[in-house]
Amino acid sequence: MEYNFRDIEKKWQQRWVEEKTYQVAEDKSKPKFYVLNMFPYPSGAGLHVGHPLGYIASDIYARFKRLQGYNVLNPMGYDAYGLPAEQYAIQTGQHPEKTTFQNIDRYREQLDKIGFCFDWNREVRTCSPEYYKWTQWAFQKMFGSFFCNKCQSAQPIEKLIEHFEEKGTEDLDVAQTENLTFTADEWKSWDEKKKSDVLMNYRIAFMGETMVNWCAGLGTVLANDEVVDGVSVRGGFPVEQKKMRQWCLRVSAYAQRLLDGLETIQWSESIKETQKNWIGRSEGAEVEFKIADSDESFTIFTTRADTMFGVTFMVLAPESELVEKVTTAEQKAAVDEYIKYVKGRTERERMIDHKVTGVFSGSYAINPFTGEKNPIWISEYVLAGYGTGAIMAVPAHDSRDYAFAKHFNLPIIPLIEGADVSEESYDAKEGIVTNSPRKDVKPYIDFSLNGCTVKEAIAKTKKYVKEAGLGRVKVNYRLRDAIFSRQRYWGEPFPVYYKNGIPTMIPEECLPIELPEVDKFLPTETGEPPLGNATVWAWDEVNKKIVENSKIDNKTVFPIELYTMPGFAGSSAYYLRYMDPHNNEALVSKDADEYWQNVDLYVGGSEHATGHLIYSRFWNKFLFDLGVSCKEEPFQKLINQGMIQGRSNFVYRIKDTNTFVSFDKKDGYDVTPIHVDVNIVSADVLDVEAFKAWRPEYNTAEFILNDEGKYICGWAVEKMSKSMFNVVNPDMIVEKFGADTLRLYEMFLGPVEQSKPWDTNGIDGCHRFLKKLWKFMTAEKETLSPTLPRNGEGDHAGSASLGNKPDGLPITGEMSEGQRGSSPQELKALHTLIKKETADIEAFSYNTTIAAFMVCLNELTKLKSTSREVKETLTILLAPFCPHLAEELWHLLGHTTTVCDAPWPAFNEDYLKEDSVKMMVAFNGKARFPLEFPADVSKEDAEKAALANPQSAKWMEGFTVAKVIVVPGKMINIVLKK
RNA sequence: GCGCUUGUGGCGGAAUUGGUAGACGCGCCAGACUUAGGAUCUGGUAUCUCCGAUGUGCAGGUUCGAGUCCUGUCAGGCGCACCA
Repeated sequence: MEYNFRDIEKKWQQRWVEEKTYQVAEDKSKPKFYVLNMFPYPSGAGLHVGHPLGYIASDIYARFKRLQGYNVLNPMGYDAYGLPAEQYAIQTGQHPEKTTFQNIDRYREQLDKIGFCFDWNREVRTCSPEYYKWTQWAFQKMFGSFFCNKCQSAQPIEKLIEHFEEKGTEDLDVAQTENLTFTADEWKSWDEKKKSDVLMNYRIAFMGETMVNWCAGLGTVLANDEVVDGVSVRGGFPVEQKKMRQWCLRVSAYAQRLLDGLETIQWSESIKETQKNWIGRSEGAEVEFKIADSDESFTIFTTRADTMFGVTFMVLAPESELVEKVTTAEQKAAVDEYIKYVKGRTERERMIDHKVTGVFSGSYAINPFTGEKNPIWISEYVLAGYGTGAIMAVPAHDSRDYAFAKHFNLPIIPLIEGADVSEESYDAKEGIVTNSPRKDVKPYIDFSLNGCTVKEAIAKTKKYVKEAGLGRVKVNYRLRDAIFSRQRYWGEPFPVYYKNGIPTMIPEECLPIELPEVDKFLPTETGEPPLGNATVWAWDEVNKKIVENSKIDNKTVFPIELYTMPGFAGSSAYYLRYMDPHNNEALVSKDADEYWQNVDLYVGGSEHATGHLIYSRFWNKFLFDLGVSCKEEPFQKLINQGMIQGRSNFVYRIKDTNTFVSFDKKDGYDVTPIHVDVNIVSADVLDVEAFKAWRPEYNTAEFILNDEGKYICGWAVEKMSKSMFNVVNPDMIVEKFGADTLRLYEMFLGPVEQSKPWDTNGIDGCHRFLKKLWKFMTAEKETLSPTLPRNGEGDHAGSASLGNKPDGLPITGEMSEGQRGSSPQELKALHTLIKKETADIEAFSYNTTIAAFMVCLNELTKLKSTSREVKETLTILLAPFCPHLAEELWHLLGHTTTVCDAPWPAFNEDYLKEDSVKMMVAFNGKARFPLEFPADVSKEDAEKAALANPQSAKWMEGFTVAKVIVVPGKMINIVLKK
């Protein structure tokens, strides 16, 4: 009987659907396990072999956990809102929903062929109103909240209003955009509009006038993580900084919790590090500097408080509001010219070349430690968005200040003993402080740092600054608030309308506000977002209701927010929705949330490190504060699957001809390498006829073949893309080898976390293995045909017995008479695999598991094993990797239930006991040789036996035994000394 | 510049707490069967001057023993980057 994977896979995929094998429900009698993949954006290109890598890895883990008796949630859905569908719509006029749904169908079809255990009953799509109702809802909750710094959590905004009414901003310690000061009386005197504006300073979702990344090419603003090297990630259009009114999320309020949370989750060190960098916590001090001959002062931020005595000038960011104040009449022209120059430079230019530029403002600041007047400069190397937008420059110990000082001939005062600053600055935070204060000048204040280490000096200065009222200790974060609105069509509409110019939330019971139909997807001519084109709005109905309820002129039409939400809105809490996807009353019910808790294993690419993985942690923390999510961190363990790169093939055309020369013959010709479709190349050998048929211009192509008469192609590793003809489609692999082979091979390729090029060349090995396995399992018909159940019990593998038998299959000594038991050798091979596979799957080391499986099968084939228990156990061990084949074998073994609910085999150490142990005798670190010993040998016996053996005794002559090391099951070491 | 990470045959990659480096697969070589095939099976395959010696990017160190631990160094990949 042949291994007919096509029939087997088709049959079982159907059965799984019919029998709802992968539908799960909360079951308090079983422990839960939540496995999740980052849901895909359904692009028009369909899946390539790289996509399923993570899905297969997590599918194996999910199946493994289910076999171990867990109630496993493994859902899938689509991140359906996004720019590509919209860009396509603009070009073709096709509604993005139409193309998105087509793409989703295609994805589903491709996914179904690979045999995943997803519970499709729980599918979510971010673009469906039932789903985005809760995205809108969460936004409203954020609007209605502020962040209390003291209790480090979100609180209802009403509490803040109470505070204002009682004491204004006194004793206020909350996350805010600007540091406002007002009294309770002032607050009470303000009208509704003013109050609304002030509250925006504190809301977690707020409307703010901020510098944004404006992308004219896409007609929208972008978040920081959507911009790389000054151009948009999507499309590569230039991005400029612009001040605009936008909705924002106060992600920065959660900076410390986002940082602390990293310690509690099992993510890779590199992703944690990336997030730490992105959050960018830096401890320092804010110090106030008075402007000479003025009542004004300003504050700078520094992490090097120890260098106060080395300040020789001050620098302001060109965008700083202080610039106007400090510019003197004589310098005005020069400053204006400089500001104009800076404004003319794009973000990209500023990033690429770090030119030393700047202008003197004409004013001086008084250094509170030395009393000296330090000139105030203006330069683009100081960023307006970080710290206070002003710095004290210490050229001796900061390379940027150093470059500036050298360029403009400003003094440099070294502060660390032995530091040579004649050529470059000494930036290291090490050494003994000197010149603080200098010995040649009269001390201005009674404070010295001389003789301290840098660390001590920083602490000492901070303490002094605080006590003397010169400033305060301050922690700064690089993390900025997320800009949450987009001027696009294909996204969630905001549940917001404008009442007399005041942004107002649409009542919760009216949610969701559905995305309206529009004729044109481009922004309107007036620059309004595409939603301005809407002719029929769900909003109209809602507006009517609001107007009726509020006793105002019922002809009033309030304008609705025309912006839409960004891509990360819908993907920030989808994992919660999977727990309870059909709930119309809540994002997730309390019961479901408490049962499933959070994601135990999250699998996805590392490219989301500073986007989705930050936003969803933020979002979840907010929902945690609200009491909606019972866990503070959404993803307990994260595995980043590597990228599958393409392996391109090349043919070599001899210049100005239509003749192609084989790779191994091409030296000596002047050739042009041309990408060739990898699908007409096999093991780097070109299918010449297929090549001729590939494109009309190659119809008449001629070939210079190698000595074996083959055309060998060259190859290179590149990104998998249509234009390089190196896209390998999983459907083709499934068609040729079967889903089980594809699954096995993708895992056998190497560690899941590692990026690697796709290379179809090795797939035969995996397919061969499955064929061998099939042959082995079906070799002796009588052992495979349905036999009497063992022990006279019913089908032992039924799910009912699962809870009662946590130890798994009864393996030995329970054979009914006439049936052959398993030999010790068979059991040893089997249990070696059980041990290895159980440990390896837990560690995501799938390639080694497969290797062990191959070894085990070889062993059992050699032993001509026909034991039923061997076959049953092997089938269960196969089930996570090759579910179709495992089901078929399980069925052939006479079971009527699915192999998914079989109990994972228990490992028994006894079968692995070695008869003997190898001994290494080492002396003087050089000579050694192996010698066999009984496994349970004692140290004394080992020594005796070594002396009894003529060969080892010879080695040991003239030496004394220093120590005997017994490594059970491994080796014995007798260390000799003279 | 800072941080993280990886360096092992012709190739992808194995190697528990330090314990016979190169599992497993691909490729290659030889053989068997053969309806002569890109099928199946068996054996071999790190390198060299093939007795024996050398081998995990390079140079040292600790140890009876190092791919593994320590120090330095080189190279690739990723992230952040005028963040004070």
